[in-house]
Amino acid sequence: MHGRTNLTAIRLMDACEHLLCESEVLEELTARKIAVEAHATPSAIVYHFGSQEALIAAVAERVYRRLNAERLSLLRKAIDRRAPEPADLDEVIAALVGPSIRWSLDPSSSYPVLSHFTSMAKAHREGGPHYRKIIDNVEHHLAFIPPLKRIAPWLDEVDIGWRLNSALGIRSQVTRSRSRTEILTNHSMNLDDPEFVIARMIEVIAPMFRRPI
Amino acid sequence: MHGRTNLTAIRLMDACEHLLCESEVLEELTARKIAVEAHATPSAIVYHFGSQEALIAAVAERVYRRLNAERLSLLRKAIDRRAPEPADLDEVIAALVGPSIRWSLDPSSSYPVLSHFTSMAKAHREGGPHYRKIIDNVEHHLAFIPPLKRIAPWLDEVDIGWRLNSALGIRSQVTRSRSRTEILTNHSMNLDDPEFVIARMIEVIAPMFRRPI
DNA sequence: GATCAATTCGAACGGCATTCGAAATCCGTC
DNA sequence: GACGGATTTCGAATGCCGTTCGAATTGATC
Repeated sequence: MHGRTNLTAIRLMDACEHLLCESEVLEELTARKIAVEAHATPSAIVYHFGSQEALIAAVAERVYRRLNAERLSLLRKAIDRRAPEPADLDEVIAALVGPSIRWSLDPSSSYPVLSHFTSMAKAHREGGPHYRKIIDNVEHHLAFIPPLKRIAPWLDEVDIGWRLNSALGIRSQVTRSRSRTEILTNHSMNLDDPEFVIARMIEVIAPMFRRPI
Repeated sequence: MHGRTNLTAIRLMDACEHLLCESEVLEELTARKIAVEAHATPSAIVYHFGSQEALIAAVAERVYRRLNAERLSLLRKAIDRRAPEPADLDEVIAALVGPSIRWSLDPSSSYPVLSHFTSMAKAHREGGPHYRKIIDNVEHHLAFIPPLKRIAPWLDEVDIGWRLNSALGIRSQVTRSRSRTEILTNHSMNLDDPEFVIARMIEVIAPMFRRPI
């Protein structure tokens, strides 16, 4: 009953993820197209998920989990490499922003799902628990606070969180407002090279965590 | 003929701006509601603007102009106050991010228009010149580059633009992802006080422009 | 093979932005 | 003051959307 493990439900999620990646614009995605690609009917969407919106949220959550796992894996590596010393700041920042940057530049990734989802969350019913639950899922971000506190012990946890939040803002700007970034940097940066972009982001984020003079 | 100076066109824009501010969620805004509030019909929208989304774009552009004027006015003040010496870095940053922060926290402002518009631009036809033209309108941002270059002459213009872009990302994060910001800062920051928030933003943005050691 | 729940389907339904041809209004000219 | 062409308004379609709902189908259990 209303299962998410049903074969049809999985086919619907796969079709939705695929179409979400293909479609440049969110309004191209319709329940009927999803149904066709999944060899089902629009009714199946509402039967298995409750609404089209909820289906998209479920797909976004699935993709989100993959991204977060990659982030946390990199964070763990950064910590272990230097343990018991504090981790390297640059490496921690790369773990935080790297996966998003790489995904957003990899055409074969499912990054568009997240991109579309975040913009959708602002346009649709805010009360729905679908959105806030996923968007505000910051547990994986909170995991970055203790290692950063070890690196910059003169900052309290609120300061760390504030800087973490700022770093995420910079990342969003680069992934979401690419054309604006291009113009401001006079088209002189190769924004297609993820490692270069990550290095440039570290260049602006790391100073936030340095000891004030 | 399709005039934007027509009385009905102005009433439509005013109604649209008002409804855009009132409505929590973008999908609450319908052409029929706009028409009723403007004492017109939905057809009037397409007659005067071409489409509902073009109307919203026109409204957003109008609001955007007001915000940009405020930004540039503050920048001018910051420059004049120290001329012929370079402007104060903190003051320039406050000119860049201050107006957005104050507007976003002022319930009587039209900030929701911009908030809704930016999320709408991602969901609708990307080819339409409406959106990119407004979103990528960075002329007012480019005006910040020369003064910042005087403050940090060891950075080239691309570096300045990159940091400018990063600062804008931080600002967007604070204005758009408030709940996430709250969680990461452990609910210990008074995010309702614009001057406090601006000071905190300067705290993380200014170090980007400091001379590396 | 019967029973009952779980699932699928297809035909509605209401709402949406938009189209379009016909009215109505405006306005310079006679 | 009346005319006539352009401008503006209107209201009834049109087509698409997500969703609803009852009936048909399927599948497991006895």
